[in-house]
Amino acid sequence: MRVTIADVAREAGVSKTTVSRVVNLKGEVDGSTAARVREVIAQLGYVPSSGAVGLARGSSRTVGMLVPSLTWPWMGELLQGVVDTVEAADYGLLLFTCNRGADSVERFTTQVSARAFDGLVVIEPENTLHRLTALHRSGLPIVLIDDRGHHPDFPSVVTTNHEGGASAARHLRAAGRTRPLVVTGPRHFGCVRDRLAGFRSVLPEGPVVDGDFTELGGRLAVEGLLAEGVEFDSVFAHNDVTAAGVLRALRTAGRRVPDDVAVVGFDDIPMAEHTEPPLTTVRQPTRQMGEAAARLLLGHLGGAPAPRRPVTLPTELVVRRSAP
Amino acid sequence: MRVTIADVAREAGVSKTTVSRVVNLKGEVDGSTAARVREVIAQLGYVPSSGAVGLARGSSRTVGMLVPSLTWPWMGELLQGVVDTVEAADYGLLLFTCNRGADSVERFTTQVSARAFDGLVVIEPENTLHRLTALHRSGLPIVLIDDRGHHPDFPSVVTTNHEGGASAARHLRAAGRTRPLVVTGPRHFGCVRDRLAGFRSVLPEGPVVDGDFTELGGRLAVEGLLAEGVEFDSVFAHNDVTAAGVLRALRTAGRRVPDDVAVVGFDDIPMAEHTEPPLTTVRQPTRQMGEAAARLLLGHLGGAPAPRRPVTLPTELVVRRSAP
DNA sequence: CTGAAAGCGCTTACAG
DNA sequence: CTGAAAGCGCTTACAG
Repeated sequence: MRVTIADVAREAGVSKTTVSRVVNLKGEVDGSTAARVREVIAQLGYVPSSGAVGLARGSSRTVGMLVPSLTWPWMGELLQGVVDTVEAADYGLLLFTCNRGADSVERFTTQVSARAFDGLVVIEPENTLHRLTALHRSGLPIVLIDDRGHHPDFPSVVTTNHEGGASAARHLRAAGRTRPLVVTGPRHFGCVRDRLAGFRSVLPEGPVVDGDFTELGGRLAVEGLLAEGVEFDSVFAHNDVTAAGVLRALRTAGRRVPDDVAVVGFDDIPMAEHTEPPLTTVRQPTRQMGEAAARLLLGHLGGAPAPRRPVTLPTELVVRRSAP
Repeated sequence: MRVTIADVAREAGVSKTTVSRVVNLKGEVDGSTAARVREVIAQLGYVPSSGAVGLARGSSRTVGMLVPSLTWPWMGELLQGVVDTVEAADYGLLLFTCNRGADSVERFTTQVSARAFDGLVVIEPENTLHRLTALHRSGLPIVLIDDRGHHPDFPSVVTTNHEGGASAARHLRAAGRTRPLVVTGPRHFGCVRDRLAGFRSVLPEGPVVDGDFTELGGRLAVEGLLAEGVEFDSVFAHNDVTAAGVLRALRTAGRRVPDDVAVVGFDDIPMAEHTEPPLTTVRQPTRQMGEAAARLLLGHLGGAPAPRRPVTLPTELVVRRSAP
């Protein structure tokens, strides 16, 4: 049978109130009384029921995390950052995904109303910002990890997409490249517009092809341009997966990397080290973004005021052989 | 303010008992009464507090998941399998990691005693089997996803490591390779011993080098053997990350893959498609293993008897260019 | 078919 | 310094 606070109280010859005070270090308790209670607690192996504590206190000491997918290449690092921070603060982490669209968001909203968690870290699933805003207005603390370049009403963590694009361009320009091809991600993502604008601010010339963040997209972009006879001496792909497709298409076409064409990606996912040649890329501080988001949320739950501007973490150019 | 069952009862002019019956579809309730209650529920937006329900019922409708790390390459797929299954059953998923050793396991054990979840899916962190066994004995339903070849007292999900190794060997033999190099993982993992034994049952000859599941390990193994002048016409690496190191070392040494040396990995992580050449590998059904583990646990929570033998999901050889 | 009451395991004014 | 009692929001015998 489960050991309850009543068992401890009886065994120690005190009231439940006193046991509670000892457990929570709240209020004055006589030294010897406290010692006796602690002894009984250890002896019985008493651990307060999180459910009962939550009900009595009106909070669950748990934060929720909502992600569109767990299989995206940078998700593991991000999640690890969140989990580490949350666990260090003795909170639990309730994980939700919404890869089945409206249905799962519905289900999720129910969990919110059920008060299953005190606050939420979210990577925005497409077209959910208005729902999240509604939840936030109704009192749920939310922090957004923004990979799309949105600017919601609630706190968010972003990276320097514009500067990241610019740094890629500066690196290519310094290497003497003048005719870059840009393979973008979906244009309706704010981050894509920022990366492109940053790149263009340094290297305004050269073709642009719309990609879709997939390997195939990168491959088709390069194949198409080569077929048309369009020349370029470098490629800036808006994510690493696309860059992998670019590398493959170039190899198939007999173009040497980096001699004929230098290639730069974005993200620095684990794969980037293992392409041939290894990929020069703009690193997103994914893990740190997760940590920052969790810290922001925990701080807010602890009463700290929410920052009015997005928390911005810098990208970093990682130079490997595809663009030395 | 939060809407409670009392609010609904008052508004509908019935008792809390009746509201509870309507919500949980339990016991007889007059049709028109039920309809009225449902109307009020919808109108007030009532959602039962998960904490209170859990306390009253003695269960949390939440399962825990304990993983050693979230950044391992196949963890995303596995987690997605677990989450999808758990969410579909209307359970919550509480995520724990234990990358800080004993401390985090301690913290985790506390959560168990706090009854924060009803059952546990676990990927075994090193040296924790005895603790898990103790938790299981004390009444916590546990399902192990076993990547190590253990055989615990509680239900587990495994893949066919022996047959996977054998299939790699058959594939190489059919391609006329006779002098394979095997680069293993850590020898104390049961899965490593199984993969090796399976491979050896088909191709008993050739050198074996101990690896450690890292890229560097694979690279060093090949470099060492080439330096010693040991000849081999193929490599079976015990995971894909090691195989990536093998490919790199071979390329550096000027050996062509697959012409001079064919390479087969294990796992089929996302990277395997993107190495040069793309990697032939023994696919672990990671996502399905997650799904199976979650189903097993949910079934057990629902009263189904636990299977006495590990649930075994088959590996599958995925042929790409590194070993056609 | 329906409800009053006890109970789940805690916390927290309030009173002493 | 300590405790009795109410309350958190539910569920579930039990009685009618």
